[in-house]
This record gives sequence, structure tokens and C-alpha cells, in this order.
Amino acid sequence: MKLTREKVLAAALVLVEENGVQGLSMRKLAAAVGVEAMSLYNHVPNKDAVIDGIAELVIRRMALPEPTGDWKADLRQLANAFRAAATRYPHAAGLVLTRQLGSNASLAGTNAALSALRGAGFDAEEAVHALRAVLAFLVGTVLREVESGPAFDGADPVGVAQREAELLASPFPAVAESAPFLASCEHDREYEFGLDLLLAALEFRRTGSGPGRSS
Amino acid sequence: MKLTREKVLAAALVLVEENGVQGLSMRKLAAAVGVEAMSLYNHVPNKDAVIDGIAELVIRRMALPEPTGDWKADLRQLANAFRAAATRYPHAAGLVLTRQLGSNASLAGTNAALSALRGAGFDAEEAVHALRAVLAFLVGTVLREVESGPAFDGADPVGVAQREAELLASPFPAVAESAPFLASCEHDREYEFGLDLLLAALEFRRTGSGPGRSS
DNA sequence: TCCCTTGGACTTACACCGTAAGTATCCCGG
DNA sequence: CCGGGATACTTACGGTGTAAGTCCAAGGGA
Repeated sequence: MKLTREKVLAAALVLVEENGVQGLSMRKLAAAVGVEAMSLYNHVPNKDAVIDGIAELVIRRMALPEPTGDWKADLRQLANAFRAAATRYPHAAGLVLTRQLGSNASLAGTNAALSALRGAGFDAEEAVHALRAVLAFLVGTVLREVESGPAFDGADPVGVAQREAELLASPFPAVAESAPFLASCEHDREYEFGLDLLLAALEFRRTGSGPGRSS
Repeated sequence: MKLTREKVLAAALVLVEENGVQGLSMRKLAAAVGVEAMSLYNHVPNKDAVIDGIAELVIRRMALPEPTGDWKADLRQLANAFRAAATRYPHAAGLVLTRQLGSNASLAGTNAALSALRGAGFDAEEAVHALRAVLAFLVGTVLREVESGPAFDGADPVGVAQREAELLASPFPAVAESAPFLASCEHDREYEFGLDLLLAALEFRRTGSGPGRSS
């Protein structure tokens, strides 16, 4: 079976998901595709290119939603798709979020988001600013989600309780008051909250009037 | 002169800023403090701890602003301080933004932000959500800022022009329309835009009525 | 005063890493 | 049928993180 760049990258992705990014080495990758280390260099210039390729592969596997014509719903679904694509490969997600995406791979998503914003009445420049604001929030949120250990997502009640106790004992009054909410982090809720905030602000900016109190 | 953990971390930070994170090795770090590699292990358990320590050091050097009583101004100044601290060490910034901060180092900043939000009328839980939304945006923005090469910040006009041409030639109409604005990225403006958006949304959520059109 | 504990620095060693350079093998177009 | 290009393998080098053991100087108790 002939080796291809695509197969190398696919194997690298599963290897990263199994062992973490640190656990990826050219020798292990070669073994995973049934080859000696140096043979990989026929398909890939060096290890950095492999890592770039993994990030590219992850976003290439992102499923773009169909536009509905409702710009807020469309933007939200695009954000959902991005988040789903990244969290699907928790170990590789950091790579996607960290390096700015090699143009071509993410242009389709960029285009979809800009279309929705243009349809909402933003001009070509404002649409870019709005997109970048939402994307920055998205990157920060997803990064927190994939990097935070299990002590944060509520799946480890003892860790959460211990953390809450530490925060309560801290010399910072506002931290102590909010300790129960700081000690854990429901990623879904934080994501929805922030996205609602941004979409509401964009709608306000667009129409000059706010929506009803957000649900 | 006796070696201490603190001196090791300080040396590691300057070394990272000189050579990038990849360029940091225990041997080089040891040489920088005038010692053999293995001696470092008397002060630091392993390399990961060094890297964690660098991130901690960077945020420990963040200068917290004085509270003014105006919650939006206070939040903005805190965000400015965070951004300034991170961009001061571009190579180390990725470390700070990537790993969730070891509790104690960032608690003072967390407390200041929560205080401002509590003062604005948010309850202990909403304040945490608001803080996390702003922080996520901040992380995403600063990450983009420190990772994007010089082809993006406008300092490399030929790179920007080339990039704009590529975008114009892409098969995505909304991308082509916004090409001049996608081709470069003024980090200050994007930061202000997104932060304004979030603060406006928070104010709206707090009072039930929007501010006048922003700036 | 002497000794002995202790802690920090040094030395050696190992397994592994990315990859430059050279060599063998296979397949396919002429 | 054969020659050349692509692909895979082998060897080798300098670098990495760190486990294990050695050595020495400073400080406290007898």
C-alpha cells in the first residue's frame, strides 16, 4: 500500500489523540504507518509540517452548516461547528487554536460567517471586525475547555469541592464570594453565555436597539 | 552566589524570549545560570515545571490598576493590564494563555475583576460568567496577536498586498469583498472593538437598556 | 575541637529525538 | 528490455530530558 501525505497526517492525528502532542515522534509515526522513520520525509518536509498538517486536517473535517437566512442562527451554528470540530480531538485542538490557520483550509468557514454578517447589514469592514471578535472569544473558550483538567467540568466533585475550599480561604473577598461558581466550569453554559453576549451586542450595534432580555 | 528557583525561572524567561520556547533546554538554561544541567533539578522537579513557572512569572509581573469605581473603566484597565503583561513577552505569552493559570498567581486579578462586576450590580454567579466571557475573548485576541507573523500587523505592506491578492482571487465572494480588511489586522483596533462589544452587552444586560451608539 | 549530617553541584549514563547523507529496490514509460 | 525516477531503508550525528551515583563544603551537636 503506497504511503501518502494524507495517510501520514491521518495517522499522526490518531497518534496525537492517543498520546498527546508531546508523545508524537517521527519514529512512532513511521511505525504507525508501517515504515521506517526516514521514509516519512518523502511525503513531509519535517515534523513541524506534520503538526501544521494535523491542525489543517482537523479544521478540514469541520462540517459547515446550511445557511438559514437568520444571521444570528447562522453565526451560532458556525460557532457550534467550529467548537465541535475542535473538541472532537481534544489533544489536537490546541494546535488548531494556537497557530493561525493556513489560509485556504478555513476560508470556507470564513466566507460563511462573513456572508451571514453581510446579510445582517454589516459592511465589508465591520463584518471582519465582528468575525474576529467572535472568533477570538471562540478560541479562548475552546482553549479553556480542552486544556482544563477534569477537576473543572464538574465530573470530579471532590476536586471541585477542594478547589472551592481553597478559594473560600483566599484573602480576596470577591473571589471568596464567588467561590462556588469559580470552583467549577460548565463549558457549555460559559460558551452559550459569552456567545449570547456577543450576538446581542452585534444585533444592538446593527439596529441601534436591543433585543428583549436574553433568555 | 546561591541558585534559587526564582533565578532559574527568571533566566528561563529571558532565554525563551531570546530563542523561543522550542529553544529552551535544560542544558542551555543551566549554562545561562552558570551551572551544570543536573543541578537545576535541585530547584525544579522537571522541565514542565520550568515552563509552568515561566507562565506564572509573567502574570506575576502584571501591574494591577487602581480601581476607580467606574466598573467599565476598571474592567477595561484590567484587560489592558493583562494584554500588556502578555504582549511584553511575546514568546512566553503562548504559555500563559495556553495553560490555565495555577490558581494563586492570578487570584488578585480575578478578584479585581469580580469586584468591579459586583459593584456594577451583577450577582456572584453572573460576575463569574461575565469574567469568563471577557477572559476568553482576551485570550483569543492576545493569542492571535502574539502568534500572527509580521505579515499581518501592517508592518509588512508587501506581505499584506500579496495576501489581499490571494483573497481576492479566492472562490468565496464574501471573502473577496472583505479582502482588504482580512489581509491585515490592526491588533489594537480589533481588541478595542471586541472589548467594546462585550462591555456594551454587559451594560445592557445589567440595566436592560443600551448605551448610546458606541464611541 | 572534631565529626558527621546534609544539601547542593558535578559526572556519568541511557534511551530517545529530529534529520542529513548515502544506498538499495521497485515500477513504469520509452 | 532497459534506464531513470520515486520510494523505502540504513547508518550516523548531535542534541534532549533525566535517573543514579559521587563529591565536597558548610553548619550544628558532642
